[in-house]
Amino acid sequence: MTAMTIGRLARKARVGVETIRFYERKGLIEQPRRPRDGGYRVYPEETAHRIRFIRQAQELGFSLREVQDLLSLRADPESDSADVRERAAAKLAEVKRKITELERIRAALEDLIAACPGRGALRNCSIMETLRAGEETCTNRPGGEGLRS
Amino acid sequence: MTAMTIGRLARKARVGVETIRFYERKGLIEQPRRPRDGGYRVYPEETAHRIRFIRQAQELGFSLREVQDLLSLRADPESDSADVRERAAAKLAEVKRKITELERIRAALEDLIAACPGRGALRNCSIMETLRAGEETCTNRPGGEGLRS
DNA sequence: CTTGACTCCGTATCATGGTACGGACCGTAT
DNA sequence: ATACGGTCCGTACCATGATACGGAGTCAAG
Repeated sequence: MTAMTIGRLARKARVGVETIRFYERKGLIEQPRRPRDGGYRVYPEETAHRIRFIRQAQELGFSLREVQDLLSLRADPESDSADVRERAAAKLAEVKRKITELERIRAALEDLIAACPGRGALRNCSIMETLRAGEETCTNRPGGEGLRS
Repeated sequence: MTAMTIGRLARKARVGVETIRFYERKGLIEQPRRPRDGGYRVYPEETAHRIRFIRQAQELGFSLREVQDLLSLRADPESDSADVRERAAAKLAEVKRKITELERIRAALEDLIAACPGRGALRNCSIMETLRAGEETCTNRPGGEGLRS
C-alpha cells in the first residue's frame, strides 16, 4: 500500500532524504516512531506541507530558528494565549517590513526595465541609483562584475 | 576633516569592519585604492548605501551571489541592454513571487491573531493549519518546541 | 614625540544549513 | 531465497557568510 516512507516523503517535498533527517535532528519536524516490530518509519501526509513551508520561509529570509518560531505559534488551551498573540504580532510586523522592502526593490526593477529601452542608455541606470529615488545620471564605473571565489 | 575610513564606514552601515573587507574580497563593493603616499583608504559615501542594500537583500532571502546579480543590473552603453532587461525581468518575477508568499504568511498571521482571543482557543490554531485555508479543527500535538542544538 | 586607537593584510576559526558515506538492516519483486 | 534498492544511524565533510587574530604600519591628540 505504498506507505509514506522517508524516501517518498523526500520526493513529495522536493528535498533530499538527508535534509529530512537534518530537520528531525533540529526538531523542525517530528520523527515518527519506528513500528514496534522494527521496520520503516511512516510519515503523515501533512509533513510534506510542513517541509514545503520550511523551504518557502527560508527563501523569504527566515533562519531555521525563525521558522521554528513561526511553526510553534499555536493558539491552544495549553499555551499562553497572550504570549502567542505577542509573538505573532512581532512576526507580522517583520513580515510587513519585508513586504515593504520587496515592494521598493520591485519598483526599482520596474523603473530599470522601463529605463532600459532597445537603444541607448538613459538615466537611473543601476539598481542603487534607481532606489535612490532617481535624481542622478548614470556614471559608468568600469571593472569586474564577477563574484570572486 | 574626518575622512571616511573603513571603521567609520562600518559604523555608518552598521556592520563590522571585517564584513566590509569580506564584501571587498567577494567583489560586492569596490576597494578604494590606497593613497600613493601610503595611508588609509577613503570610501565614497555611497558605499554605506550599497552595504545597507546588501544586508537588506540578504534579509529578503537573496544570497550574496544573487545580490551581486542585482547590483550588476545596469543599463549603460557598455552593456547588452536586452540582456539587462531579461535579467531584470527574471529578478522581478522572483521578487513578485516572494511578495505573494509573504502576503500568504501575513494573512495567516492575521488570522491566527484574530483566532487567538483573550480566553479559550478556537479553530485554525497553528500557522500550518491557518495556511491550509481554515478547514480543520485544532488538534493538540504535545512535545518539545525547542530547537535542538 | 609618544601613546592609544585605528588600518592593513593574511590566515584561522566559527555558525548555519545542509550533503555524503558506510555498514547493518528491511522489504519486495523475481 | 536472494538480489537490489530503500531505510537507519552515526559520523564526516562541505559551502556560505561571516568573525577573530596577530603583527606591522598609520594617524592624531596631548
